Amino acid sequence: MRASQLLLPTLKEDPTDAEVVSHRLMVRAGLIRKLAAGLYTWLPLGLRVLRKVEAIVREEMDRAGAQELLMPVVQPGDLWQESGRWQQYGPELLRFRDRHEREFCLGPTHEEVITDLVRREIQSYRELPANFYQIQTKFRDEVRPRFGVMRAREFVMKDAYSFHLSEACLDETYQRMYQTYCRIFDRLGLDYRAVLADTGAIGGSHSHEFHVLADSGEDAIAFSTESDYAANVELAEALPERQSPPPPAQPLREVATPGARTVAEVCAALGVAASQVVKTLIVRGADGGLVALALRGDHELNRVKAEKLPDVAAPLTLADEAEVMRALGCPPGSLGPVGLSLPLWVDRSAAVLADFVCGANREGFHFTGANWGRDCPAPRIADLRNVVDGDPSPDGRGRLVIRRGIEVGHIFKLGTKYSAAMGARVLDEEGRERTLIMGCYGIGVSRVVAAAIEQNHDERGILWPDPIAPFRIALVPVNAHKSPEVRAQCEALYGRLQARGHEVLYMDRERVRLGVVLADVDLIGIPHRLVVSERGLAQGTVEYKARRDDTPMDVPLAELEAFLAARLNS
RNA sequence: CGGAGAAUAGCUCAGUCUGGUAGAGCACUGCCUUCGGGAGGCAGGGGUCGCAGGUUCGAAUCCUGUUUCUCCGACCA
Repeated sequence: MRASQLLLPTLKEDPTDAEVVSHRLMVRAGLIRKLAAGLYTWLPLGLRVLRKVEAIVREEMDRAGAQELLMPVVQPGDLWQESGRWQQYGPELLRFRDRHEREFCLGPTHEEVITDLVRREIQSYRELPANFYQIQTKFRDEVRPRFGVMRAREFVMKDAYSFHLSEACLDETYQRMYQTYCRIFDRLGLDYRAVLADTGAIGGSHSHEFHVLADSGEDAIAFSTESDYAANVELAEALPERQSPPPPAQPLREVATPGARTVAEVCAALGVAASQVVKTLIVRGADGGLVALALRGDHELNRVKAEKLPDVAAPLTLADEAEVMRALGCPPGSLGPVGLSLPLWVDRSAAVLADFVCGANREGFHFTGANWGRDCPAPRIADLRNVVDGDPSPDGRGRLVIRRGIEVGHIFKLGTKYSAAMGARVLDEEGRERTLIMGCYGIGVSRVVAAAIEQNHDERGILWPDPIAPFRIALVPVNAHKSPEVRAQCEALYGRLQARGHEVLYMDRERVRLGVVLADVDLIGIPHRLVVSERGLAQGTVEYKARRDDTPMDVPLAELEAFLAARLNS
């Protein structure tokens, strides 16, 4: 491609509305432009990257035996009524009516449509298992789209749905998809982790998320230093440092802590570490009353875990100050387990503390030297908190490291949620009607592009992994307008490289200064760069530099093609 | 959904407090000089100051409404 024929509107300055690196660089490098909140146009250069990601995903899905099809973006409301999601799905589902006043929505996902197709077209177990996928535009009317295409309303997704007669068969496909996803993210050249995930409202036994590791990621994932254990922080089991508390060594003492409400303030007032404090949170109970949850002062409550407790109301709701005052006669900030008149759950790590600090259930007072069993009843223990860096790994091997990740893939077993609701059945070998068992597998294709940049950039711009770079080679002439020889050599080289199948971006724009060209090449992140100058040609060389290299090297023109072949295949 | 902020040229912004008829840098067009890391000069083109209403002799500026965009929060005892 000749740069003179490419729309490549690079920007010197960061756009004001872009916060994260990938968003800034995608706009600056001329990959995308915003049309409205969460809606983006992919410019030619960006589209090339998107298509490369798609191609890799498509190849690996095909290799895994999945069949590609393409479903409509606009879906009839009737189908969603059938599955029950017309009611369940909130305002994220964009709904509208056609000219006949029939209800439709823009597809945020395609379980209904694929299930409808399969129930019509597949009647026999002989056609199973089947795995269908598409690479297509999805629309979710996010409350707060942000970070460019990372969290857009309209985005490109690869979604696949598999159909089975037995759980064992689903397991097999699930495993194959797991392997396929690993191959895909390996080929994309990304540093990622597959982590155990919460199945959430969708249910099912098994779920894995694939995360690209990046500090700017929205999700926290935990993995072991010693084993292959990896899980979403929300799901990872938090283990205590010891099995039981040491024996009490201090007497219970009530101390005045005027004005100290937060853990930090109490610690400052009493000169203790947050890990020696027990904080008490009050949440709504399942029976309409209140329930107390006690955690170590330096730990965070895990919403998902708390909601699973039988007497806690879901969704988890913290009691407001007025409710706490009414029930306990004491405001939040001075609460504690000693003499507490509410049902209490204690986190495992808080339950193994001795001589701890806690609120005295009297405004402005705390206890020191509190001990379970002696000063308050022996605790009802539960896993209530998020894991933190350095926690023991739940599988008993190593310790947990917490890293940020960007969720780019998710596979899970759906079971019969949609097939049962929508009557997707086939006849088995004995001629009995059986409800299909489903799995589903997604990859956020457009998000992969942003995630790749989050993980691969420097102060000058993008550092594309070779497999998804919009072009592999940038060909840069120096002063072509003054040097017929430079121009002629570049034209010839461009032709030869193209003929060999290299994807070359030939920076042939007239009257653009070298500094500007090189800055653009760095910004858009082309992995390999060739600079052709009169000076080099006089010695019969061309300058080569990889985007990640610090210094260029001179390569004899005669050896250039062999050099590139070796370089690009490594 | 709650809170905060912003909207002026293609981009980044100044001008708004204190009302007087619109600016800079970059980008763009032409010419000249320069030419291996975002050059310089001269001359240009480009904005109903988000939209609607109000106050005023006069509104980018003051008031009201509205739309759009952005950020923060929804883990606090």
